[in-house]
Amino acid sequence: MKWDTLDEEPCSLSRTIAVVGDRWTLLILRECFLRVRRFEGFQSSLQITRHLLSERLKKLVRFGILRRVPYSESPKRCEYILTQKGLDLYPIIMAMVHWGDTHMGDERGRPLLHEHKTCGRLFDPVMVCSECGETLHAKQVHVHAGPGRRDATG
Amino acid sequence: MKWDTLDEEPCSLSRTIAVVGDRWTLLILRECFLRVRRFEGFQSSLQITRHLLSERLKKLVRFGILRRVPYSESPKRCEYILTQKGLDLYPIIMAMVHWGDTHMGDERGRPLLHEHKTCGRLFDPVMVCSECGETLHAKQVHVHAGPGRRDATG
DNA sequence: TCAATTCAGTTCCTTTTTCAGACTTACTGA
DNA sequence: TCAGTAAGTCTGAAAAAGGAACTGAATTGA
Repeated sequence: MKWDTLDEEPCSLSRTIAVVGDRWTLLILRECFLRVRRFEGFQSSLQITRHLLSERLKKLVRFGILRRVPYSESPKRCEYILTQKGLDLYPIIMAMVHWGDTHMGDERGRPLLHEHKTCGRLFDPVMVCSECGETLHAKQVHVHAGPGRRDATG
Repeated sequence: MKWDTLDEEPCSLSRTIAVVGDRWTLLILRECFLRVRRFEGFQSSLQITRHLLSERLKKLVRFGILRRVPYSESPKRCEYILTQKGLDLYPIIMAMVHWGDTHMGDERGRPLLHEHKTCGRLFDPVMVCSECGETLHAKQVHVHAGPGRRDATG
């Protein structure tokens, strides 16, 4: 497997993994969704080495997940803001949080609770079928090769 | 950050990352959902080194994602089968696939199409609120500290 | 019966990443 | 002028991943 061309594989999961498939990137995105925007902010809340943080932020900008927006001209300072492409990663993060809540919890209870402003209630994220609205389960899904691949896995 | 105790952090995302937060693990899980069960099967379809595959499978078994089930007594041979805990990872994989379909596609079209056996149609996974059923967007969600944490991030 | 093959790993050595922490550059404010 | 802040870069050591051959138990096939 060549990690540097993973984003060209005929598999949408591989392409996503090319972008967010490492620990630090996912944790950086968590901070983004918690409204952290600045280098020092990420660094101090994650205790990531500055070297890796710098590299990961560059990668996220390169892939169009974050936008580098100046907030001061002198000295030059920038914030990292989620683009729409980045905001669309929310279901991935929420699916992971929900799985953690369900299967990796301890006696202390959930670390975070999520409130849906639209309906005002505390909720869990649920994945449903876009066509019939029913909750999705792995065993009820059948996979077909699409136009982007008429042979392998993915 | 100490990766070896990530599963004890007061953050459900960290705990999930502790289990599935690396590239190979996610790709191995993709194969599991595509009905691959055996060592050689994973190895040949992923081109992962046998060493890493062995280690990752052990980790997935240790965390209760896969079960090691003998299918031959002599010679001793085992298959790796998803547990319910493992099957519950499906929304994470599907969320990643969907994001890849949406944002990392190329001119060839989607690599895979998904059919919901229950309704018989090709679908996309959609994440909704468990309480009101509306589609979730990052900006409509407010986060509160839960019992498992009355201070930090996650 | 004896060589070749299969499967599920393990071992060994090299290359690549990551880590920890100091250093740099460009300012600001006292 | 001196301390502090923000956003990085650099360096050397440690950890993880990659590549490929080896093991062991059994099976096939000539």
